[in-house]
Amino acid sequence: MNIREIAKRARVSHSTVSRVINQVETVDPKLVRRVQAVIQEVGYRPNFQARALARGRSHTVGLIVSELSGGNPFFSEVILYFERAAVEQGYEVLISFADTETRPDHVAVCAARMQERQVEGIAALTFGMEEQLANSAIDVPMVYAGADHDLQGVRNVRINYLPGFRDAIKHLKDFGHERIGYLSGQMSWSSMKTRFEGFRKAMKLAGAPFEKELVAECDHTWDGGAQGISMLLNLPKPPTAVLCCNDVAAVGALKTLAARGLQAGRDIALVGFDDLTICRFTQPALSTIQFSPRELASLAFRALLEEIQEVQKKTSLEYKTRFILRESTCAPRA
Amino acid sequence: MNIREIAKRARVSHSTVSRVINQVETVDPKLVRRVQAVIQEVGYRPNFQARALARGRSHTVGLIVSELSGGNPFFSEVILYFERAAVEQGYEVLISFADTETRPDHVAVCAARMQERQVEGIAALTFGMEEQLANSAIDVPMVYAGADHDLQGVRNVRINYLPGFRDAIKHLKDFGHERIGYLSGQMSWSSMKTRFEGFRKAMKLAGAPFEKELVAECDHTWDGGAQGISMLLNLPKPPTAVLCCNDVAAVGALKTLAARGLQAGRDIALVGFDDLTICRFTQPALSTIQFSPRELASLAFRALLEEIQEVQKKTSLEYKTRFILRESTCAPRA
DNA sequence: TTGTAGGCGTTATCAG
DNA sequence: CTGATAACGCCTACAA
Repeated sequence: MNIREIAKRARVSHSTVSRVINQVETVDPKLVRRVQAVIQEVGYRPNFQARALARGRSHTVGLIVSELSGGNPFFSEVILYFERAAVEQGYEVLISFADTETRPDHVAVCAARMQERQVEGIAALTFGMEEQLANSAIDVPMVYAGADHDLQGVRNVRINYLPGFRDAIKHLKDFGHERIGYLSGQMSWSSMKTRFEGFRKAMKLAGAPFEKELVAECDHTWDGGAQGISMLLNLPKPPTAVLCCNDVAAVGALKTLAARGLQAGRDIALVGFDDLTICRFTQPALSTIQFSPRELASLAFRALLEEIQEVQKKTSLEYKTRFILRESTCAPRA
Repeated sequence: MNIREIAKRARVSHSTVSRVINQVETVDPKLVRRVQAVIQEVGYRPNFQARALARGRSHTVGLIVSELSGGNPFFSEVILYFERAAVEQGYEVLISFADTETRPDHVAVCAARMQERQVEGIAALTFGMEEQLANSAIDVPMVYAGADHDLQGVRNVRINYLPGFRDAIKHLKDFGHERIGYLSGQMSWSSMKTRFEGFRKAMKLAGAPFEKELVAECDHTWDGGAQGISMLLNLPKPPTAVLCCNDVAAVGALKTLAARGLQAGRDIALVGFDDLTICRFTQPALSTIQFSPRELASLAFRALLEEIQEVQKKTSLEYKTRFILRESTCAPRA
């Protein structure tokens, strides 16, 4: 069923049908009704692809996120809110999961696939794993989040790690902690490196001494966190407080602590990162540094839209983390 | 940059370029090289929309999942594995989150949008919230999962709840439990109704008496689980074991238990549903009934592909749940 | 206000 | 084996 068939049945030309569909005002109301009746009757829906082709606009944007096989809930929320924002503005979303772990060039492959689909813009929310994209010839607007250096021609949602880390560390220092450890993800992930740098910077600003042995580099996964905290606990002088690179790792750490008969918020202070919903439901509830997927997704989409529409006055793109106090911190223990 | 431009630069006709792109064997190797050189040089990529239009095939499928604002990790995994399966077969995926909670017709809206995009098929993995689709005029192959009654013309990944519930209940009865409760999601969600029915059936088969008061109907969310278990605990004679409609609710329940100084696996037996990664990291680790998003997604995509390709011999579509024993169960306590 | 003709970028059918 | 030519379904001047 196409526009010409409708035209035939409504005894008008197909351009008139086109006008009715596109709500052009100058059509005789009588014809409008006649055409709409036919459209209703046959349940006609315009072919989006043909329309996109003719108009030269696909009304589709691409979203690339990191594939995390373990199922990190963070990205599911990013996707949800990005999609919602897009649909609100009449855009459809093409999603790709970039396997950044085992195939560093996969991001570029995904982006290329999207370009073939004529997306009008791409948001690569892979937090630093988008370097590959810099070289690949993408000629649509792009938005990154948390890229470590500003790249030419792409907008970057800057992530200000400082407020969150600063307040978390202040909170711990107020408790009297001197040995503050950090459970990092692999530094090869640039998001992990950036978070770690945020931590170091905040430590320095707080006048807290940085001790290299108190940093454990593991996977930013449930299991990684479980292993990482072990490394820290096995130190001759283990830290009395630990900040984690994300909540998932922190939850893993909680597990190990429990297995050792320790409890966060009593025997050791533990702070996560992300503020996933689950933080409220761990035992004890996990204090964390908020990094809202929802805000991030909205921010990224808005920026992308501005690029696409070539809006001049662009909104400032900074996401500020903040510390969320719950129950997993405490004073250092003798 | 289009096929004609390439043709001009390679001094061939655009049909030849098309043949090269589509790897038609009968093209003079000399021309192939010439054309490919130009393609390389200008970084040309074919326009997918135009191609879809000309071929009459979009190579795109739709995936509709339930929007769960809290960020249920289950769906993120469904999306991930569905997308992966699709890309492997050369399909792109259009994703919609259906707001089944507040807008019952939203599923149909999503499906309609997808149809305009010429998807070749739609998988609606909303577990029973797809009734609205039955009426709406979708004329592409559809696949459901866990629809409660088989609908005409759509394939349904049947979910066999019995093995999981059966073994869980057997396990509990072996421990000596007589009062087995159930923490349900809202029965208006047909998936929740179906799970509940699976539970009842398994109870009956196990010869366990069904007591209505031991069933709490709440939200299948973290908070819902936290509240629901309270209702059960407040009963004059509370259950000694509780099965939950999903892991997220079970984790919520764990929180309430902890707040009351109770511990699953010691004071009460608790069993979840889904087998999210987090089950291994709760304290205690959550015994659960496995309902793998990965398998489900693959199964659904395979079925969709069979419909699209009109394959005759169709694979059987049944997903069998199974009980996973961890640490959250125990003998009933006096 | 309406209809005709041409084009969007590709594939597909035919002669040559 | 190659190259015109006509689709695919829609939009949009331009002409009537």
